[in-house]
Amino acid sequence: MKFLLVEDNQELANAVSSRMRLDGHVVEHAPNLEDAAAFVETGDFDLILLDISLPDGDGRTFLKKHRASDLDTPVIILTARSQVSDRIGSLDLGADDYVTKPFDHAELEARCRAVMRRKVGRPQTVIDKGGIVFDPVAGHMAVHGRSVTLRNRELRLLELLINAPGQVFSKQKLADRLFSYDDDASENAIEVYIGRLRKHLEDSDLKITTLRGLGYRLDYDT
Amino acid sequence: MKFLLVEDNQELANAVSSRMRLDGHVVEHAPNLEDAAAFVETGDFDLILLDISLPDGDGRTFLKKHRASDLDTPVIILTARSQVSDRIGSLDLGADDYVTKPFDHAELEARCRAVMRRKVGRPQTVIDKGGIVFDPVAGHMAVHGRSVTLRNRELRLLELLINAPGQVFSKQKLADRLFSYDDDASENAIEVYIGRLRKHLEDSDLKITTLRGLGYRLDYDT
DNA sequence: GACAACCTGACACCGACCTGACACGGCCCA
DNA sequence: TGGGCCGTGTCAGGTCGGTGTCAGGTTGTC
Repeated sequence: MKFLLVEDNQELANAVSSRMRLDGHVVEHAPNLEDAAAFVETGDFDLILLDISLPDGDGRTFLKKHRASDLDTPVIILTARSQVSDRIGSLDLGADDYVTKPFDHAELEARCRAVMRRKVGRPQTVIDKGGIVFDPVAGHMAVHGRSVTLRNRELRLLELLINAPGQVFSKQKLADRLFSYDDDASENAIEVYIGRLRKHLEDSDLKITTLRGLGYRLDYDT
Repeated sequence: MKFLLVEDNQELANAVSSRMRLDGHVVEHAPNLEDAAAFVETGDFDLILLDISLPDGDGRTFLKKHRASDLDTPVIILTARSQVSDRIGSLDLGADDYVTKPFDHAELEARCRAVMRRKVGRPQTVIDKGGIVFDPVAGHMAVHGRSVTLRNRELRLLELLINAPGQVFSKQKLADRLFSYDDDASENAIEVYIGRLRKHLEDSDLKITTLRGLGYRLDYDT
């Protein structure tokens, strides 16, 4: 597979591309939009990894142009920002998925595989399982048709859990993914958010199980 | 397996490496970045355990160089508890996992196994043998379809035994793995846990055999 | 038969976890 | 600028379950 990585942070770019190469992929690296455009013209890529904030513009304008020119290469957005608002729009513009930094590589790889698997279809980030419909991009959830608006933190917590149902997440791990560098919250904060999220999921078939001393796990309750 | 341990705290290094050697691994110890670099040049390692704060620099610069030189040896970061930013940054730089100090050895071993498993490209954490399905990642087990939730200690004990069926573990060895240094439990605790685990395995084809004076062994009772 | 090793039901302790209440700060609007 | 609203994280008090110990019984070995 041939990937195009559009990312201005050199360190991160090296890390990602060396990792991808290990999997046998070919990776081209463009540090800005201009180079990215040049690459796209010349090469035929199977997947594009696109940073949003780039030195010479917004990744989304690139995405828009790309889609307008009728190219169907799948695009995964890399965004540093955790706020939902930043994601809105990118999927409408034709991105196939997004990953928020910091991400771990296992996750990125998984997303890449997933996107390429469903290469034919259109974006499919809305999850409809266990009696709930969850749209992480819109920050919206419906439990058996009843609409529920999640707040930012709850949303991201649910997103983490629902993307790996059945897997145990330690509080430590959840905290790392939920909070950014500078603000370190106590582990109690996680407990609180789990509690709040549980309340939202009350009438659904999703259940968050506590494994004492281990962490939390999302289960489908049927 | 051949490990490189980069860690300046001599005590910790000794503890870790002696533990690893018990499992039959070869461990080389580098107390600083310079030695580590020398080791990497000469030897071919299966896994690197890397401390972040070292006398002659930051472990991450080492990691960065390492990745830049296109080496695919898995790296697990050892980091002090408080520094969230350290951990996250290192994942971006291409670390495969991190463990926060103080860690217990059972956890470190589990992480090592997981990382190496992932590396080999065999995401097979689920063990399906002898009438049971055991998923250490989900903290879950099923005996002939009947679901059983294991507690923390039971889980780790089973994980130890099931990864080396037919091998005899002395009570001392099991205690070393299950408990960390500071909390020393009596050997009777092991007997209790063996008993509890046996109860869980009752209907399966797995059996824990007692070898009087020697220890315990997990057998497939086909 | 004596002794040690092991098993097991019962139990008390402690810490992980839950939760309602609250304080703080950012944001919007007047 | 000030006030109200909302999202967020902390805290304290309470609950509860995992955990290790103990005592008494059982099994194996010399």
